[in-house]
Amino acid sequence: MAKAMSSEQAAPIREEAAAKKGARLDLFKFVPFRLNRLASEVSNALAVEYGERYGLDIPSWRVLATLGFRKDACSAQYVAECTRTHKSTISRAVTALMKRQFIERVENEDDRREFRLRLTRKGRALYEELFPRLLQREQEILAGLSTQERRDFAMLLSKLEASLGLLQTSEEADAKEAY
Amino acid sequence: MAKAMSSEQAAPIREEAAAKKGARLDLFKFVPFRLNRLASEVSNALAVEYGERYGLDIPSWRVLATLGFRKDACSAQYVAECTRTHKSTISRAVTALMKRQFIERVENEDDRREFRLRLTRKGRALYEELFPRLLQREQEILAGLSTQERRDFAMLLSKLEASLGLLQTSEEADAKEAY
DNA sequence: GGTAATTAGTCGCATCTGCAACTATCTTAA
DNA sequence: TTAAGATAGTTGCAGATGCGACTAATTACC
Repeated sequence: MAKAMSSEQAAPIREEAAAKKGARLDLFKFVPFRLNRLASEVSNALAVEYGERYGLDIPSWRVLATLGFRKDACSAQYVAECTRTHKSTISRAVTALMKRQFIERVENEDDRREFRLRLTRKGRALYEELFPRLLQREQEILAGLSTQERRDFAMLLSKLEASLGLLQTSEEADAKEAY
Repeated sequence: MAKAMSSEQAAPIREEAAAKKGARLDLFKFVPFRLNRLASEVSNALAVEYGERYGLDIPSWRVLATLGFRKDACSAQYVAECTRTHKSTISRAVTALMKRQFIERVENEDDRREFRLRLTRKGRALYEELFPRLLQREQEILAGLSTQERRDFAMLLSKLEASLGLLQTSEEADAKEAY
């Protein structure tokens, strides 16, 4: 916890003022780096489930998760916004999932540019089989935190998401879709 | 905060037990997804600094940050372990940074397989110019959190890192390098 | 002392993904 | 009605990155 302090860091008025002559940046304490590393490690841990077991990549899993969570069909555009994934990436994932018959799509009669996506019976079965495993992995990853700490962590993530404009809850998304 | 509950989730004994028949997984509450999204958003915010301004990518910045933080030269292998980046990625970043004369390398006489990397004068200047900007960006990203919340967040990250075996502090790394 | 196993670093290959251009469709407004 | 602009989705392209094979050098072990 305590770190060997350089004289510049010994008595900073505020963290922000610590960037003095000769100061440095410790990657291990740099939040962006830590987030990146943590996210990629967590992704790798999960990829064992959906990747090795079921041959899915992250974009495919995101499509699956979005369709599995929602009751009604939705557009690829919606999935893209929702998961903050580029529409071309979603497009390719949709193509792959259709090829494997996990999802199907029907033309929207009201707007023939877009398609309504939904899980097939096979896709629903995959989702039902997959998501409990992933929730369990999530629990394993969070195993080092107490119940209260998990709540705190979720709350802090929410705050960061909010200040980065990432806060789109499933309800907001629903509202947007339903208009 | 409150979510439209399906009957299955109305009275779960514990979170872990919530994966019942008909239960679902809300991506927006799924920590791995949130971490991924947050990390990529934060990366994009930082890339404005080192990317657009200085033409660096993440691996290059990691090499720069590692060499800038340490007093003495170190090997590419060390940088790779330290930053948890694949050695081929580091190798390419090193090549690029050498081409632009931000770093230099000398053969290690004791082990002629490896090179000791260090910043050139020009590289040091870049580092000195860059890292305060990045620390400031970090502060902007954390602006939504109070001082106490930032401490809590850092602590929670540490715990997660520890339980994922990511906990390699700069001190440990030093010790390993120095042997 | 010599052979096998290990390690640092490089590179080709395959994959992934963001960007931007493109088609088709819809909307707006003159 | 028609033309201009916006939007859904697809695709070619290029850059980034992980993997694994490879070289060269070192260490371990018999």
